[in-house]
Amino acid sequence: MDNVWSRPAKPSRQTLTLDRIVEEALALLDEEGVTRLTMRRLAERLNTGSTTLYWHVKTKDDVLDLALDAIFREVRLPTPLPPAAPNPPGNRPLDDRPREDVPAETRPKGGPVGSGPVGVGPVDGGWQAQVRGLMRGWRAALLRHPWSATILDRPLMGPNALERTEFLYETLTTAGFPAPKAAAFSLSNYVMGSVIMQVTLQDREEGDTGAFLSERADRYPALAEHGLDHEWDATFDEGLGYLLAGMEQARKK
Amino acid sequence: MDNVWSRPAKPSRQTLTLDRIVEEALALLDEEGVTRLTMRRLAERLNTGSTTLYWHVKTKDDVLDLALDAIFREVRLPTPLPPAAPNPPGNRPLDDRPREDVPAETRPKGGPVGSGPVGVGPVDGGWQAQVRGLMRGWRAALLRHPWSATILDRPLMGPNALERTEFLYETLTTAGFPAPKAAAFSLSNYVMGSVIMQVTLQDREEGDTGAFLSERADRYPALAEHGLDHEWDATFDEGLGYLLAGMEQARKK
DNA sequence: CACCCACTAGACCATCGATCCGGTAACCCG
DNA sequence: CGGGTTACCGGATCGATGGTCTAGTGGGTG
Repeated sequence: MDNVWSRPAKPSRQTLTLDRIVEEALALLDEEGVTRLTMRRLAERLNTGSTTLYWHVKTKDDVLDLALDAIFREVRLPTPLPPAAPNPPGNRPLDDRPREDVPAETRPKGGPVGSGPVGVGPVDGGWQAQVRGLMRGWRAALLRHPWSATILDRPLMGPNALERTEFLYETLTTAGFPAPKAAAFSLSNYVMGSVIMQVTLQDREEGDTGAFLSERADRYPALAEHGLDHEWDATFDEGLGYLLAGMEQARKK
Repeated sequence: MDNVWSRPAKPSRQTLTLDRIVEEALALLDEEGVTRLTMRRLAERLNTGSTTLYWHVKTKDDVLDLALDAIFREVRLPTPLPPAAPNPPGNRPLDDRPREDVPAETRPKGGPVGSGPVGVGPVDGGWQAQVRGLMRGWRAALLRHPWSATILDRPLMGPNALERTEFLYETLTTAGFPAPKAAAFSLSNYVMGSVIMQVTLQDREEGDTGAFLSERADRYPALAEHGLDHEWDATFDEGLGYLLAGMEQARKK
């Protein structure tokens, strides 16, 4: 494996840092989307040449990996893990202060997204509530940066993502799952899939897919009847409920 | 919305057809992966110029959309729907003869993939078995073409994909779900997410991510202990079981 | 004061998706 | 039968991209 996380970070002396690059990449992605992120444009925003970026970063994919992991920093853990060894630059794991100042709505273009349950704070009341809180926050963070959906096909091996996955494993183990692998896997799959599907479907103009399906109502009657314009938040919660209920059932045995 | 499916198909007179383009694109993707699919290379394999392709297709994304939908043709429906109106060229919905001749293992590079439950034939025994069969076949088809994982962030609006989604809706409705939207949504999410995650994680060399996590066992003890090298098929089935159990529980009420 | 190393950047390369523009062969209509 | 329209093909080319080569520059250290 060869990615940003496994390579040792080169020390920086000042001026342009990895942190600034990632920060600006995030801004660029949020404002213009993933297709408009080019090394030249990113360099321009940083008042430097594109070549310079390659001193701090090996490939463009590194930038994307770093930006993607930075998203996970916004996901607050119900009960934070004790901090451990220092981290590579540009990816300190979870700010000291809660990121409550991050606006819940930073969607550049389309309609409201993730307008419902945003990453919640500490939660008590059983493992289901904890997991639900984490998954909601996870989803909300990704939806706040819709470009992430295009990028979720790469390994989530950054410190921030790993820390949250670790927390998920711990929670499930504590809850009594002897082998939490399948459970954690299912939950991650569900969140990723739902984000991708939602972004995909609502990125086109509203009602467009509806019209598309209505024209083909003869061939796809059930689809045309129910439509694809979900109430996203409620639907997500409902499906998550199915998953959690099934897990609880298996846990009791 | 502007994609291949909504534009009227131009009639072809012979020689190079959309079907041949899609067929060759599929072969190219299977052999060399998504990054090596370029219009020039595709044209070369078809003994033509890259420009010619643009007469049959508007953009490269069209080729990808068509190829992705072609995958779904391999997913056999437990009980086929009655055929309806004619379809746009290059995407006849489901061959007449079952595609049993498609090799279950067409993986170009890495280790075995989707080696377990392949798309099964007709299934009786309740809605759960039907849905499970459909989802297994869905997953197996995508895993047979790992490049699809990179592309799943685009709308699945092709006739083959729609037909299968329609079938899912019908099955759920028949099973007694008054509003099958959330259920169908959850199932699709789960399959897509699991495919993406599996392809992502096993595309790197085996054990590599394991070593990566082992080195950081102090910070991520639970992750390092359970590892990420899943027994993919079993894990998928287990998670699917959770989902189905939760859905059944909600259905009974 | 000399040197070195972190850091910057202009020019450049191969390649890509897509288009311009000039063809050619089959078919339709008078 | 013959002129023209339509369906189709492709070489050359455009603008943009990711990434490298090479030549610097400036501050800190010995």
